[in-house]
Amino acid sequence: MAQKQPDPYATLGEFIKRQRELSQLSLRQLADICGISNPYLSQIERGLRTPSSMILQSLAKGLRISAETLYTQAGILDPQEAEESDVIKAVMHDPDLSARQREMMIDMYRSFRQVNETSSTT
Amino acid sequence: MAQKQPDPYATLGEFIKRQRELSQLSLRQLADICGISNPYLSQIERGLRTPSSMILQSLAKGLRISAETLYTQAGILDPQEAEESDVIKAVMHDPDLSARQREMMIDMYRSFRQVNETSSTT
DNA sequence: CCCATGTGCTTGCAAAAGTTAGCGATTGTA
DNA sequence: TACAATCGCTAACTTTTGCAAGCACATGGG
Repeated sequence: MAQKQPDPYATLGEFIKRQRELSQLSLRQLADICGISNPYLSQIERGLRTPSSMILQSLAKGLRISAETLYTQAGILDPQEAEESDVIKAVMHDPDLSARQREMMIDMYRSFRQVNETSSTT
Repeated sequence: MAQKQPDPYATLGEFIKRQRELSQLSLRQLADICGISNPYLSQIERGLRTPSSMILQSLAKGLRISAETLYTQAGILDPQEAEESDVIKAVMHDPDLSARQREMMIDMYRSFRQVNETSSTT
């Protein structure tokens, strides 16, 4: 599997800048589109500021990028989560379960999986 | 007042509070787990403050909730996105395409779909 | 009774986010 | 040459985030 390859754009700022340049937008242009000030965008790209959720959201829109991708790049969303099983994801996404209930269901699911694996390989 | 209320927890704060109570955690307990101050958590739950990405992230961890879910509840992540086709999602998630390229691919994909639909229904 | 402990909330305050005004450098054009 | 426009960046400012200290109320022992 992929063992942490050195991303060409290591930081969120570099990633945004790269995306902006791919879109052939100037700093001011993108800032205008996103409704933020150009110096602030400049600071974000250079890693001097950590944009809030709302700002990240509008940046994602302006760059036509999935907000999820941007969050993952920002290290805010866990990239591994995307590789979890569907069951676990579904459980994790269910807002009507308590943390404890989710934990139990996932524990059970995992132990089932383990049992199946060990018994099927014999 | 609230005109449209799709679910019992309309706001992010209410949602977090509800989750906390489902987990049988006091305000201080959850605050400690998440590494934030209890007054601040109180203010978040009452909708007086908009937590940053990092705070939201630690709240998700503390509540054993997918960060994505929290972001969606906060109205920061677009819930429709989850219902997009896999192709569109894949395109949207590709960090090596420019905004323009993504747009073109999606446009093309959509027009293909439309053509297929109208031709297959005859 | 008093004291301790747990609950959530209010109050300033330091630090960070985000803005407006303006700088120097570059480019094109008259 | 000069002027205008655009580029990204700096500086100073306002607004918001997030925290430490402490308040008021409730419960439960001694």
